[in-house]
Amino acid sequence: MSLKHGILGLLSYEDMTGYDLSKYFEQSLSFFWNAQKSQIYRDLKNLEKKDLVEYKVKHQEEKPDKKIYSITKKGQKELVNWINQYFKPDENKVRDPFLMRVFFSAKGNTEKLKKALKDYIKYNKTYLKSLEKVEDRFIKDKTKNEDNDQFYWYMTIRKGYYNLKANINWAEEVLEMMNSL
Amino acid sequence: MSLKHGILGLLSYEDMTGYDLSKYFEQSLSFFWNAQKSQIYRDLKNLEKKDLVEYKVKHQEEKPDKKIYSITKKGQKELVNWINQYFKPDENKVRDPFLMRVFFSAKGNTEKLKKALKDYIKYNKTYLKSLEKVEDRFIKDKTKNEDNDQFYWYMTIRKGYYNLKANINWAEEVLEMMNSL
DNA sequence: AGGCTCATGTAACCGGTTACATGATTAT
DNA sequence: ATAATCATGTAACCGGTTACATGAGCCT
Repeated sequence: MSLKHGILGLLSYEDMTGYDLSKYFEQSLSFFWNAQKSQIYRDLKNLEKKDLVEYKVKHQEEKPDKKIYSITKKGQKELVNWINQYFKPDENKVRDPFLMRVFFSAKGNTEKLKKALKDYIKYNKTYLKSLEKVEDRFIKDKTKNEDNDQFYWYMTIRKGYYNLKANINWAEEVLEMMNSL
Repeated sequence: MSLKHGILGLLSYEDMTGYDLSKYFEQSLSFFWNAQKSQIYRDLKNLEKKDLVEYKVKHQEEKPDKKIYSITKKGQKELVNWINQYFKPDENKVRDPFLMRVFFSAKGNTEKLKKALKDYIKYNKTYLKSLEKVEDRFIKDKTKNEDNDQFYWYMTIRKGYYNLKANINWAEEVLEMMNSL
């Protein structure tokens, strides 16, 4: 559902190849969406069939040829349409294997859980640090307003921040409660 | 991956039908896992093929017959094994369509976004209230320790609490920033 | 009369994952 | 030498979603 629209969104900024798209997903969208290359290539084909994107082949010496994709007018309409749907409760479904394991933990190994919680905290703190660096750049940029992409990019970073903090605080609380028994 | 283990986990407490399982998923596990009935029935079949569960048919007068499933010894081993894997970073992948829409919001409708954020806050607050009621029951129960299921059930409720708070705080911050422009 | 609960499922589809494949260039 | 980067993909599989189907009894 959404990966296709993510591709349309990125193409609305800039024409690019499937390969470029996959790097953007990794670098900029990874904390709210992650995408496999193979899926991106497949979806690009599907989007092309529906005339939402088109491409031109660019021949390159000494490198493989590129397919440079761009969004069509139909694609732009579809994108705006999708964005404006915003919040749908039924899309708000969670799937958290770690939490499910914790739920059934009375049957598991306590020491392994403690170790996992420590790893989880470390993992989230590392992530948090990298987010804070990105955040700094945004805070210094005073040009942002709500007609500006930067404003919304910043807001998604803030969400990442709140989520990571929640993860860390929770895991620390669990560890404390386990140790105080 | 995990739904199968969720089924094994629930069956480790009590023998039950696919129908019962689907109610447990809705009522108790829904904030970290959600499952369709059709998938539960399909997975029960797969689990049976692998001898991880087995069932007995119970005939009922004036109601459809039941298949009462129970976990096998092999299934119990598999469950414990799975629980002890705990935290795997590569399972920690997020997919959040709402956040993706916010990311591309410069192309969307500001008023629609504000409305969506308010709906989102309301939705999360409603959820929070129902969690707090469940939480109360747990707090009054002093028998919980780390060998006890209740201890871990309570911990997963705490995670829900932290997540919902994060969602609400974030959305309120975004609304404030949008209004102060 | 219409909808909810109990109880089972099948079929088709969609979206995401994993593994495999190619091949040149550039950096360590 | 070997690993990484650029650039394309295919095939098989797995897991989750949606729609459809049946049928009795109970509640409003």
